[in-house]
Amino acid sequence: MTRHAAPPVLGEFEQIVMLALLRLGPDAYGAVVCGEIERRGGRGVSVSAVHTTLERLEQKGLVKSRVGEPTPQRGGKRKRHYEVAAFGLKALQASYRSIRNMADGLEHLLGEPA
Amino acid sequence: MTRHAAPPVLGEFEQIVMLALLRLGPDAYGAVVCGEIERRGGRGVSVSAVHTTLERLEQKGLVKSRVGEPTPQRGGKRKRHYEVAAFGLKALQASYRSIRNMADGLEHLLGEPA
DNA sequence: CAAAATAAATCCACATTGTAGATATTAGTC
DNA sequence: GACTAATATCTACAATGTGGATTTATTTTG
Repeated sequence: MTRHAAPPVLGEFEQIVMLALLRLGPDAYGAVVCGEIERRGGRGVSVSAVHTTLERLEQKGLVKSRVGEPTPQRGGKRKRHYEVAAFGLKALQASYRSIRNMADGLEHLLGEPA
Repeated sequence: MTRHAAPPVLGEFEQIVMLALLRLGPDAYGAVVCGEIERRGGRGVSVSAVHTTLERLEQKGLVKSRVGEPTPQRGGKRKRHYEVAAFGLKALQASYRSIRNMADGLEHLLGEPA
């Protein structure tokens, strides 16, 4: 049984970006991730912030990317599509569980849906 | 109607520390917060990390502190007790809501309790 | 009461993450 | 080929994360 490194603790924004990737599916890329965060997360961010974070996540093996084919929609550089890697999902699960655990029983204070 | 500054976006660890404060009640202090995080959050941290974070949170007006009276339990410096301030709760709610929102519908992937 | 022991906070330094403006690249349009 | 648009990459700096070393205040012990 191979030794697995413990998944790294994710920063707040890293988590948000990864969650966006999960919701957007395998063709997500910078601009779209940015938009999703603004809509869902109710929080403005620059595209470059997203890009930087995606790059760093990739370096850590938490997401993987591929360059897309040119699309006929008014020019532009090729997209780089990002997807959550298995290891990344592990990390996300761990971080999410951790927060949920800490928040457990405090729903009334945090104003949760139900 | 007074202008209210938007509550700042909290970092991951900041959130965890604030959640710990909420669960521990008004007499929480460094060491105890640390312990709570290790137990609940399933994650080791040094006391100094907690202290630093608490100080910074206080500077931003998100928590408030007071120095306790000496207690008769084998010496030691006086505790500094921390509590979540109203503004801090706002910030925490916002950050938490944001993440929840992004995670909404992904429960099956994140391995949530129910 | 001085010295030792203990509990806690504070200081300091550095690594990682957050964030965005400026710049470069690639592709379509006229 | 010049122009415009979409996107990524580069660069730089601010904020957060993290822990070791040091200091401070207290009790206990000799």
